Amino acid sequence: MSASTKLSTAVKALCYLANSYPVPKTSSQISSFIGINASKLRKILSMLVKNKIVESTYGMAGGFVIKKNPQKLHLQEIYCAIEDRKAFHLHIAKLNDIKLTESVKLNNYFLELFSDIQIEIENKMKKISLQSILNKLNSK
Amino acid sequence: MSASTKLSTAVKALCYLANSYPVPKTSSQISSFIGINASKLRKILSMLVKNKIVESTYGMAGGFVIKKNPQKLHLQEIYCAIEDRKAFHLHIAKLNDIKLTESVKLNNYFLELFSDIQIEIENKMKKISLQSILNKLNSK
DNA sequence: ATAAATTGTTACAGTAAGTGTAACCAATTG
DNA sequence: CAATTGGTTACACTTACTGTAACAATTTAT
Repeated sequence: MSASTKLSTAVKALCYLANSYPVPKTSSQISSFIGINASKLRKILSMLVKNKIVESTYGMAGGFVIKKNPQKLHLQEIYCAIEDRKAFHLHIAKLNDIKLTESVKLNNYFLELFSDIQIEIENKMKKISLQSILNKLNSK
Repeated sequence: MSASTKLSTAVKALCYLANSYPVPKTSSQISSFIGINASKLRKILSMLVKNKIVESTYGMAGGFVIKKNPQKLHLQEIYCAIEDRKAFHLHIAKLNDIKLTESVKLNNYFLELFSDIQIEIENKMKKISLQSILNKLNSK
């Protein structure tokens, strides 16, 4: 599952949870709404739980409840919660031969460039709150 | 091969060709410098040929020569030449059920967002010329 | 207590995608 | 015609992804 797919899935789940707040929803309910396997969704939700964005309760009448205020919750926080690897995985070719110093310099150049791009992407995501997404959904 | 790996490989090849201009270099020479398979490199170079960034000549004493002035050649142009798919492949989950209108709206939302991000990345790449990269390599 | 419901995690078979290499075709030159 | 080189295709190998199920952990209802 790509980083962007995971992010959109997480946001869909959070929107669903925000609209049904404070009633807990099970992974089955959320997954059938989104159209994704319940087990897979639980993996994503468990990471949101670890980062205290949602809360989970076991047993009957259990499920997931959104914990963080949608106005204070931003895309970048959601993204970081579900993704260990950095941003959108920009890779450069690994070197076969260390002696190729010019190639090494170019590798470093691209590492810096892609790092800059990742920072810009994250900055963009920091400016988008879950609440603003909810508003757009309801307005249209 | 990821988009970013392809881009860095193409730039490495172009730097090599720029430094040896106007002497043609074979795919073997370039690939051994970069540390990549010659056949794979030819695939990338052939796309640069189609986009008239480099020129190729067959037969003995043939090879590749950079055609476009490094000062007028930008990363975005190189990127578009070697990649059909748009930018850095930001995907969102496909929907299983068309009835889920809220999910549809969210999908559209992310399509727009990722499209914005892609445009920003391309704008950033437009500002970087091959010549500026060559200068950085020689200065350090 | 026992059973049922639910989250959290692991396992696994099946599939898809990526990799590296070789082989072949096309074009040019001597 | 033979040698060289770019351009393309094919293929086996590996790796990664996918979807599903299964199981353990935890809570609640009866």
